[in-house]
Amino acid sequence: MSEQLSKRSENYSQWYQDLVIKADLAENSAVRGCMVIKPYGYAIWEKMQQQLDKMFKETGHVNAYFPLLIPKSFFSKEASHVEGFAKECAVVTHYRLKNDPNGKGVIVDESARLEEELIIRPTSETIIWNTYKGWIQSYRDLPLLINQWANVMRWEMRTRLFLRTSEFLWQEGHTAHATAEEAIGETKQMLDVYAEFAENFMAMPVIKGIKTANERFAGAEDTMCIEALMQDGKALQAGTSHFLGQNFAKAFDVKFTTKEGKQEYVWATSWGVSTRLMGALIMSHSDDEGLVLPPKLAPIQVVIVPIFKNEEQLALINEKVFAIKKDLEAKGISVKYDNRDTYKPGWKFAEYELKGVPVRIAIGPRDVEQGTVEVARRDTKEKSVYQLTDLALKIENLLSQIQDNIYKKALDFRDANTYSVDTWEEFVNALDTKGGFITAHWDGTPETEQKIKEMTKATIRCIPLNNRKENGKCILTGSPSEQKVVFARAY
RNA sequence: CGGGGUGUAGCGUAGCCCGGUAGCGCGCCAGCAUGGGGUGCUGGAGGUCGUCAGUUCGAAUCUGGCCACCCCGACCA
Repeated sequence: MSEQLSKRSENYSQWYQDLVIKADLAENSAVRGCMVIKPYGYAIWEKMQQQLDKMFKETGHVNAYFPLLIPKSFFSKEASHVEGFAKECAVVTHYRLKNDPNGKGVIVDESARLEEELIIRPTSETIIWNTYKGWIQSYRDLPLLINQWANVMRWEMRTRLFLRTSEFLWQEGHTAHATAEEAIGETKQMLDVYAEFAENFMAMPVIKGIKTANERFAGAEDTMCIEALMQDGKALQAGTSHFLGQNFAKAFDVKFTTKEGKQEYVWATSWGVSTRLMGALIMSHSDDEGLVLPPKLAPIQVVIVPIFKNEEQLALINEKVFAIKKDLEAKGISVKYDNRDTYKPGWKFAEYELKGVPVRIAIGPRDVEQGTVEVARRDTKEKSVYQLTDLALKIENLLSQIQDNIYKKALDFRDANTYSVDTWEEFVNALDTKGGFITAHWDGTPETEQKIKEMTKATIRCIPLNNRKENGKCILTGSPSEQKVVFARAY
């Protein structure tokens, strides 16, 4: 194999980068920290988008779009929000360029300085709440359940394709409710939507939980999250759902009249997932041969590769394949027939493995004669010979088996890399030798969490929602604790 | 923003210490053979060596500035 991936064991970061680039998903752009999402990568994102959008609509949400640029003053209205994002904002200061009088291309026209600077959105709470103010007067206007598909920009110091880029694509839901209970219900509902998407579509098991104060979203009362475990033992926050309380309503003065005629601030939520999910998908399932895509998100679910020596053979094979393709497509399976004669079969096999296509069908003269095809699955790399009878049905079942198997594999991996510890020694030992999720008692204070982070680089990923209460002692301070929380080193 | 590293053809790199006509692999183009796991052989095209300056008869190579990217940290979805 000429373009082998660097092995995962050597440097996971490098392996991941190679995989993203070689599988033709994305590349670095000329703009610092930004990425070019290439057609194949974007096709996967589109599959994710479609499914998420469907789930949002099923839960009563609608889409809208708000501006990219946010007046600076909007930002200062919610104190903790501005503090959380101030350090990573791109700022627009001018609105015009001019030719350099010295003939060196174009320069910024200093006379075109904006009176108030504009911030390229790092997230849209402020501009959306400024807008909602005009939309909400009465309890009859509530709830307001809106989602936006957009790009945002955060001037990150260090970037990594898909996992953390300066500009990224995401969806951000922003809802307004009459009561705290309803808003909290929404926060939980959307977390469930994310978890269902991660597990059923991405085949990636996640832990649903609540963030500690240290890890909470800037401006939120509570942040709920789904946390996934990557193959190198590091955790990845895959999605968040925030209960914002009345913080933004108060900051932007969004009040409504209740049935009883009283004026009250509305209750808010926001929730989002991003192209980071692509990173999660890649790092959850891929191997040294390349990407492994779950069938439900694979842009190409089945690739058919003909094996032929001459035009006559190809013509015969074409005829067979067109029928097979039609049957598969009738079942809603996306099929690519790659009958290019400019690449060899072996080359194609390797190429589609790199791209993570779940099922490959190879068909040659021998198969035509015998009424068979060779079917290879990406997840296990098993090859078997199938009779043509009911082929589409068999492939449909196989795809669903692959989906399940990929999930099970990831779940087994997570289970095998989740440790419960009771002492500091065990904790440090587990972190250094094994990685993974580590559950341990914690005294509940931000100071202890911070100290653990400084000492070990491990953070509390979340307090699981389904946690069972058990009394114990904090691994660091020995103070009493009523439950274990999930620690890990994270991306 | 701190520490380290790297910039040579589309990609990956050798050459740099010790200055003297820029090399290799992949990819690309052409031809022939091949075709059930990244084919083989033959021929060919493609480079102001990141950039600016300095030293020198002569700089990819030595010196200095600048720029970009990568890795490790801090920060973060």
